[in-house]
Amino acid sequence: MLQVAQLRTEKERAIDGLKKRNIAEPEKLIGTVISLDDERKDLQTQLDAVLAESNQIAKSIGALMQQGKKEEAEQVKAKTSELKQQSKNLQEALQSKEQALQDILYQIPNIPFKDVKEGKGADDNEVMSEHGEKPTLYEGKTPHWELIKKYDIIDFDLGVKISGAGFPVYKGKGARLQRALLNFFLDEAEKQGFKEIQPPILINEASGIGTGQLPDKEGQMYHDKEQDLYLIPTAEVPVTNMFRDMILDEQELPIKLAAYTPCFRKEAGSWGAHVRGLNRLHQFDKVEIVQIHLPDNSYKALEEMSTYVQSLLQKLELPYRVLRLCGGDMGFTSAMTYDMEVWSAAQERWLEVSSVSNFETYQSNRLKLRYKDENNKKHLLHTLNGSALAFPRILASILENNQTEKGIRIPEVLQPYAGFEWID
RNA sequence: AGAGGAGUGGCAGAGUGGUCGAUCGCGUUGGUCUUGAAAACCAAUGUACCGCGAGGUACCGGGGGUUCGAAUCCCUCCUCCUCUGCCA
Repeated sequence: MLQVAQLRTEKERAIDGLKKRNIAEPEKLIGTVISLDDERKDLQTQLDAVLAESNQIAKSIGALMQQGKKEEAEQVKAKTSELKQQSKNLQEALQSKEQALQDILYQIPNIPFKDVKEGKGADDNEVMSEHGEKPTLYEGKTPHWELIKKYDIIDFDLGVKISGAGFPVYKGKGARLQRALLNFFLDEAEKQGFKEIQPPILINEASGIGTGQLPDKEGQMYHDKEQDLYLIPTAEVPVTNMFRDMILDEQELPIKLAAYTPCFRKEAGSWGAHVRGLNRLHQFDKVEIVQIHLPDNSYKALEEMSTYVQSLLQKLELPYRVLRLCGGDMGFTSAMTYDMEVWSAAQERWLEVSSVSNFETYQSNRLKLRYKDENNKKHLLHTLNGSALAFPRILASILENNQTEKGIRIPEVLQPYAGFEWID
């Protein structure tokens, strides 16, 4: 959530930024926010005055009672009913004004960073760099959904039987490979200074609001209505919410955390030809990295996260490219995002395997995550996160890119983790 | 799951209807003293909102209620502790 103060002081930047996201009439939107906030302040001031008067009267009644002047006290009491009604009315007006302000603030996405380009959608993203050689495969190459059947390592039909579409069952070397990825990613993260976290994978409403999944993406999360808990769509939610309502000391920063969790997404309405096999699932595994930084350091940290994720892809010997998302394709809460896409050689298309973002203060404002500077002044921190990495598409591209007549070769770096060199 | 108890400022812990935003202590910060340090002593020390300021308002687990007035009384939810039961 953006801060009203920020919209007041940086109005021009906000308007330009929202234009990059193709928001209609940002001037009007921001104007509405500011006038709602002005009205809110006005109501607050009026209410405070009425309450101040009531408090005065209550005190004077107290004093009269102690002096035993009961009749005078009763007379003063008579005056309070009107004030009471007034304060009730003002309170209600204030509450609905605050609600209206919050509703509109929830609808405004983050302001893109200056380097982010304008654009309508995925086609307008900037390709920052491309790495590695796309492999030339043998004649009989097949997409991963054929390969997993051929070698019997992942079973979608069994998943349908047990749960439904989008819940694969990993078997034998398939399961073992998942475990290899998990350990590889967490070991690498630890070497890079990320502390390992195992968070809950069910979260409450306050956590969903804290990182911005609620109310915007309510329909994307599985929800247990009885307990009012949500299955996490990403470890970002529980891990970042560890810091909700916290004031950190500068010495504690930066905070760098890594967490492996299963992730659950309804993906309502997004099924189609492009989402066969492992390309899109309801349940998948991911290692997520989360950072909390001083505002001045956050963009340097974003670059470092990008470099780190790329190092994983290099070690896995996967050809990849780095995109900077344009305003129209960027997530609601992000100020700048890099997407990493790996080449999937049989599908002959790029698959997104990581998305690293700087949220600046957009999340920390909702989370009330702040730090104290040397003068004891409190300021919002910057939060960042990224996948490092999402398992299924990595697996898909490993299977497709490394297939040969005699089997699928496992990348060298994974061999010690997997305990085998070939799937054959 | 049942019975009982409890949730107050960084910590500890008073406060059961009226100058209580909250006693005292510890901690922290500043000062005095000292060659320096410790000790001692003095002072300051929650958060948010409104206001140029003086100042005002709200907050004693969350929400609601009673009352002229609530940390204090009532309802409800949450969390923790003890005992009993159940269970990976």
